[in-house]
Amino acid sequence: MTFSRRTSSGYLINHLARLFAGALQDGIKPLGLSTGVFPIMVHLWDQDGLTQRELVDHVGIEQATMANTLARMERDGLIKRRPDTEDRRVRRAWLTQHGKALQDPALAVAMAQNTSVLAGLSDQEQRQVVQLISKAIHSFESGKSHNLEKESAA
Amino acid sequence: MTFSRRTSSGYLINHLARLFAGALQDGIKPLGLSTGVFPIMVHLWDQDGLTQRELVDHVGIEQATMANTLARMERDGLIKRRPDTEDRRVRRAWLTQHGKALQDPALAVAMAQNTSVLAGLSDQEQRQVVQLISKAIHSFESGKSHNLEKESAA
DNA sequence: ATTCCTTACATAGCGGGCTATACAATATCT
DNA sequence: AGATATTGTATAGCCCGCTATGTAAGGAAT
Repeated sequence: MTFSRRTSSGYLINHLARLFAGALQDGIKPLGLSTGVFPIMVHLWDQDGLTQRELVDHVGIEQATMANTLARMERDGLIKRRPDTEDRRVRRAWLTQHGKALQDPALAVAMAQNTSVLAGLSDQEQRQVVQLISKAIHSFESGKSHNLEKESAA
Repeated sequence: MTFSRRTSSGYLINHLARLFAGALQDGIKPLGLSTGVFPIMVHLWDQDGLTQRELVDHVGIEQATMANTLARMERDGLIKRRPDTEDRRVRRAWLTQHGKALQDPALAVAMAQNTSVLAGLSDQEQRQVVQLISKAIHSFESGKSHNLEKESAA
């Protein structure tokens, strides 16, 4: 049983993910955006004024990572955080005018870079790989959530 | 033109890569290994005493990343670096006894974790997704290498 | 032999992911 | 009301990727 980077699914996925990240970074860096920031912007463009908790739930990174990334985003003038009027623990993230203005160019370049990475695949192959990856993600994550029978025993 | 994390190939690849990394980390952390170290160990198990340059070429990360990772590996007792006898710039990386002993358990657990992430896919689907990802990587990287016509103009 | 280029490695500094932990505000329970 | 649990956010510290830059050794050219 040989373990080769050519056949290891983990190796390959990781490699391709780095290619995607690099391409996205190349595309959006001129706009002052980065790969960690981008998915958060996507959600704020869709709905402004979200809480950190809501962003964590949607984007799927850990809360600590989100806190750091939001701090950089505020430092860089993409968002402004203001406390919630009802719950003083909550700081909602609001896009600045500059942040809003990036939506169209950023989405355009991101989609272009996305397609460029998969350009070597036919349309059908692209649909296939996206579908297979989605399936893998969903089945793995739903399988993991079944293993939460630890807190009942205590 | 909607940009959704559900249909963005970059989003999905990145997500799946993080699932793989998390699973691998869970599996090999008890052995004292980590995701950055693992591919280097794989190559040293195959051929001991490689130079940093050789490892960089094989593993596909940047030289600076390799230098840092090798330093951690030496700190943690996985490898010992000794200068090359002929070229005093070169420091070859040699596995310690402990590093060698990890080969079998580490490879076993890594393969198990790898398959667990894709367990929701049929055997045929798994072969498909691996093949499609390989194709995407190779076509993208060969396409990029054509764009090196900048240094001739200077 | 000196100069210059290239190669091998290290370091600095940052982004972005993680876990673990702290802390304040809110909610809940008695 | 007071004690306790939960929730929202922040911080510390680490791994691991990157670019840019420094440095020492080797090789080439004159």
